[in-house]
Amino acid sequence: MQLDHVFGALSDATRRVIVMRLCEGEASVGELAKPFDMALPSLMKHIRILESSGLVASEKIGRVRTCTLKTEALETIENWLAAQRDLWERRLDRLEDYVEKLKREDKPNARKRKPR
Amino acid sequence: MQLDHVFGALSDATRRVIVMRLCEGEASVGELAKPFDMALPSLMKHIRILESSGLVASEKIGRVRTCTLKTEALETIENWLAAQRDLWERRLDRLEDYVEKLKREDKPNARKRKPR
DNA sequence: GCTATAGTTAGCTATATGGCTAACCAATCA
DNA sequence: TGATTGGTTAGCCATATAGCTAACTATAGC
Repeated sequence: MQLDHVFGALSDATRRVIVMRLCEGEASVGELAKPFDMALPSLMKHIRILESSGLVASEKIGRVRTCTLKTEALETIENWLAAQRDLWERRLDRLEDYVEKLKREDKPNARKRKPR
Repeated sequence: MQLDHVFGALSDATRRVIVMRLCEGEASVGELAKPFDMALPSLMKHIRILESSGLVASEKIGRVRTCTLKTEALETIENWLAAQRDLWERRLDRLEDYVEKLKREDKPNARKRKPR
């Protein structure tokens, strides 16, 4: 699944900064590199990782490679998160957790079946 | 920042399944392990990673370790995503305004590269 | 045509991740 | 008490990341 790669790509601060920059609009590799005290090849690796995760696309024109953000990838994980939130909120709504806790506090050594 | 670790923790399918499971309520290590064809120690590593990322907390009572989801960690990255979305949408708005302006000014040669 | 600019390729290192087995506690249960 | 259950520790291995330098290619500018 590509969720792996999108989350993986975002697990690095450098790459998150790049993504943030690209939110503002496209940029060349050199431009993206400026904020960092890092050798170009290292930065290029990050860009490749961002590309292979689907978060960034790039096109080389002349000697300049221009990168753009692909917001769909971010939306993919927004959706995943929303799904989880849905699950846990639904659970909280049912309040079963609370009830379980009460039971536990009542008879601390009681072994019991799980909710659901 | 711990964003690194939260995104990192979620970049693995096994750990995402664990998180999904915990959205439904707490669970023991053994319970979490069931869906996987994986040695326990391997699974424990995942749990540790989830813990050190702040996504999961656990407590050992008797010989059973019970894990719970810490939704704040998920909210942290929801927030980060929301911030990025804000940036890029604001930019698209500006772009739209600009295009509108061009139209109003009736510039027939206003060929621009497309947004995105 | 020469030079500076913008990336790229190749190859090295160190650390982290993801998986395994084997052996080892420590609570329960019979 | 002794066996079973539920985790844990300790190592081993393979692969992936994150960084570097050095050297190379290819366009743009003068």
